[in-house]
Order: sequence, then C-alpha cells, then structure tokens
Amino acid sequence: MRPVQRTSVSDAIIAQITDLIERNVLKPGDRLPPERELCKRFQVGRSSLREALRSLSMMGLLEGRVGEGTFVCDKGQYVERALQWGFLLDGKKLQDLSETRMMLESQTAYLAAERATPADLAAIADALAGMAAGLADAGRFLASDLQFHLLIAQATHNSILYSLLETTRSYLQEWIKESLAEPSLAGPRAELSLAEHRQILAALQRRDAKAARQAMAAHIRSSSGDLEEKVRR
Amino acid sequence: MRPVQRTSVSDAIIAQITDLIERNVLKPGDRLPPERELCKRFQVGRSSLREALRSLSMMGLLEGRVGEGTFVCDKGQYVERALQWGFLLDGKKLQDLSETRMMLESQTAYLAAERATPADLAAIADALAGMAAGLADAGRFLASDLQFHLLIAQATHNSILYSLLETTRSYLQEWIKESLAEPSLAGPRAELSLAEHRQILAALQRRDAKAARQAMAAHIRSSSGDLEEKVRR
DNA sequence: AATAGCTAATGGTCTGACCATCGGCAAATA
DNA sequence: TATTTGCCGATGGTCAGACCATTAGCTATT
Repeated sequence: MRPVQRTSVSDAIIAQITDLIERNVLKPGDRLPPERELCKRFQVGRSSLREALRSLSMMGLLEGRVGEGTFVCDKGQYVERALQWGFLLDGKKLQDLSETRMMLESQTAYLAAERATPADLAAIADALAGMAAGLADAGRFLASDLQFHLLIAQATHNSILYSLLETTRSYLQEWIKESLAEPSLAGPRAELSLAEHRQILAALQRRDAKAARQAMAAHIRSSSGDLEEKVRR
Repeated sequence: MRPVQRTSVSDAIIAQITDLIERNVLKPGDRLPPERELCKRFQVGRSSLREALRSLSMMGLLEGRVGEGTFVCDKGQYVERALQWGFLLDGKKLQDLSETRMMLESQTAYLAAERATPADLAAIADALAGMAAGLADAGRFLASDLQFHLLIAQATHNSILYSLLETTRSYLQEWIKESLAEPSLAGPRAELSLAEHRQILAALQRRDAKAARQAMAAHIRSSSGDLEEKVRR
C-alpha cells in the first residue's frame, strides 16, 4: 500500500497551462480562450479555474486585462514579479544566492571564452564602453554592468545557464544597486569595478578560459564584499 | 492629471497578509482564521479571498489543510520555488541541461568536501552501500545513486544550490533511468559507476575539495556519455 | 480503557449572478 | 467625407450561497 496523492483541481490546471507554455504551444503575447470557455474545456468550475489563472499571474506567466482577455506574458515580466516578494530574503539565503552566483558567473566566463563569437565579444565590449561612459550616472552604469554579465552568459550559447544566471542576478539586483549607490563608495568602487570588467573582457578576447574564470571570480568576490556588509546593517 | 492605479481586491489582500508575515505578526506555524471569517473581516467575497490565499500558497507562504485550517509556512522554501519557475520557462535542451548539471555537481562536490559534517559523510556512505547492495536491482541502484548526489548537495548546506541541482537532476532523471536500464550496459556500467562514486566519497572523506570536484566531473562525463548516445537513437 | 461512530468545522469546488471595463460598430455630427 | 458620440457585446473581477470531502474531537458502545 502506498499513500495516494491528492491532486487539487487548480494544481492540475496550473500544470497543464505551464506545460503548454513550456512546450511553446502558448507563446508570449498569445491570448487564452475566455474563462467561461476554459471552464467547459477543462470541465471545472470557474472558481477553480480562476484560482489557477491567478496563481499563474502571480508567477508572471499570465496577465489578465478586463474586457480583453488573458494573455501570456513574456519572460521579462516574471523577474519583476519575483522581486515583489524579494524582501523576504533573509541574510542566510542571500549568502547562498551570492555563492551560487559566484559559481555560475565564473563558469559562464570560462565557457564564454571558449565559445563567444566575434559578435558576442563586440556586444560585450559595447556594454563595457557603456559602463565607462556612465561613470557619473549610477543608473546607467548599473544597467551596463548588468548587460555585461548577461551578454557573457549569452555568449555561452547555453540557454539554461543563461536563464539561471539571469534569475539569480535579478534577486541580487536590488542589493547590488544599493551597494553601488552608497555615495561614499560610488566613485572608487565604480572605478575598481570597471577595471575588473576590463580584465574579464581581455581574457575573453584572448580566449583564455581559465583567466576569464579567475578574473570573473575575483570581480564577484570583491563586489559581493560590499553586498554582505550592506546586509549586515 | 495622473493615471489612477486600479488595485485588485485580491492584490490588496495579498499585500495585507504578506505585510503581516513580514512584520512577524503572523509567525510560521500560525493558523489563520477560517476563510469564512476572513471574508467578514476583509469585507470581501470568498472567491477573492481564496484567490489571494491560493497565490500565497503558490509562493510558499501559506499552506491549506482540509478540515484543519490555513497555516503560515516556514518561509525557507519560497526562493527555491521561485527559482524553479524561472528554470521551467526555458526550452530544456538536453545538452545544455547536461552541461549545467556537470557544472553544478562538480562545484557542489568541491563545497561539500569543505563543509560536510560527519553525519553528512555517514549518510553519503550509506547511499553508496545501498548502491552496492542494489547492483542486481536497477531500480534500487538508481534510487541510491540519486540519493548519493542529493546528499552531497545537501552537505554544502547551501539550499539554493541544492534546489538547483535537484531540479536539474529531476529533468534528466528519465533519461538516466533509461540509460542504465539498457540490458547490454547494465552490468559493466553499474560496476564502473560504483567505482566512480567510491572515488568521490573517498575524496570527500579526505576533505580534498579539488579531488572531489575532479572525481565528480569525471563521473558525470562518463555517465553523460551514455546519455547522449541514448538520445541519438 | 479502547474502539467505533457521530458531529461540527474547515478547505475545496461548483453554480449563477452582477458589475466595470474594453473593443468595435453604427449613427449622428461637423 | 472624416470625426466624434453613443451603444452593445464580450470579458475579467467580484460576490453570495450551496454542496462535497476530509479532519479533529467528542460520545457512546463494547
């Protein structure tokens, strides 16, 4: 005898819809059938269906517009939603996240050095130029910084790795922002960061995978120091 | 004139409850009032209330038990769950997954060698013994194999890392199962796998992080060879 | 004292209704 | 003819009431 698993109706609907999105049957921007018709198709009541749709909206997968319909979001929206309850992140988790990020980023640098196309390298160089141009503008600097790291992940041509890095980074982003916005640190910190990024790019351009990994690890280590100090307060 | 922001009823409830949890008025393990009473207090219909509760359950903040009530969860799991959603969204290319897994597992072994407690090591040794005892039983062998890897991840005491590895592995599990069920390979493959696992454990016990990482990487490399061959057919 | 059965409480689901909003169409207007 | 106005249907959002399945705790029987 085994314990039988109880499956809630809403959960079943959630599973079906996420599966459809996963298999790209439902593409971002697509419109779902009206709720009342979905009820007939799924053979469920509207309450259960709506609870499922609500949960999917919470996850950032769907978006309901009154009078128009329910639409599939593109993946970007998901990150915003995730940040909505990001405040619950405690110190311990932050440390774990930071460690995971270090791991992901250094390894992506390694792979990117081996696989980056000339176009990838050019894009990364552009992001670096954006950072240099934005030394006085914290917002622009930060945006280019983020772009730099994401482009490196993209250069691995491994979509899963990219997705993981994007997600972990999104969780850390607000702390990173605060850490860099600290007036006393902003100037010297940005300069140092810029130098570290230059080293990373140089290693990538030399196709020196180990050096790239090491440079990235050094950069994250130095940058996450501020982060942890910020959290302690 | 400014655009007026429309606030959904459910969102308002979600905001209130998350706020209560954030301010620790509602502590993990606490029981919420019955739904029908919450309706009166919030002055809303039960549908709206339930949609809110459902969303909070999805986030891992609440948990409903039929006949008992709705309880506040230990907030530890919510980040991991969110990460899994992000993970779910991408197309799961086997090769990318395999590569990501290699990265996660090898680094996990490295950290585990540094941090594993004696209890962790004992549990890992138990799993290894289970594999040895299950050489003739493919199902049992596979279960112990999985356990072995998960316990190593657990020994890092990094919940995020553990969650990522668990998810990656779950996606690959079907392929792994088929690959090991191959009759022609089962015997020699299992023996080889067992030997590789022994090396990993030995490195962990010596606290030799680099050796552990290397042994794990070698194991995954050899094991994913079968996987890729399996997929090609 | 232990067990079986009953009852109330509770989350889960269904139904039908009404409201607010949006898109599109047709009539009225310049 | 081109633009505006008003209307109507479709749709998501909300509400109220009912019934079901499961659980805990009490009660009566053994």
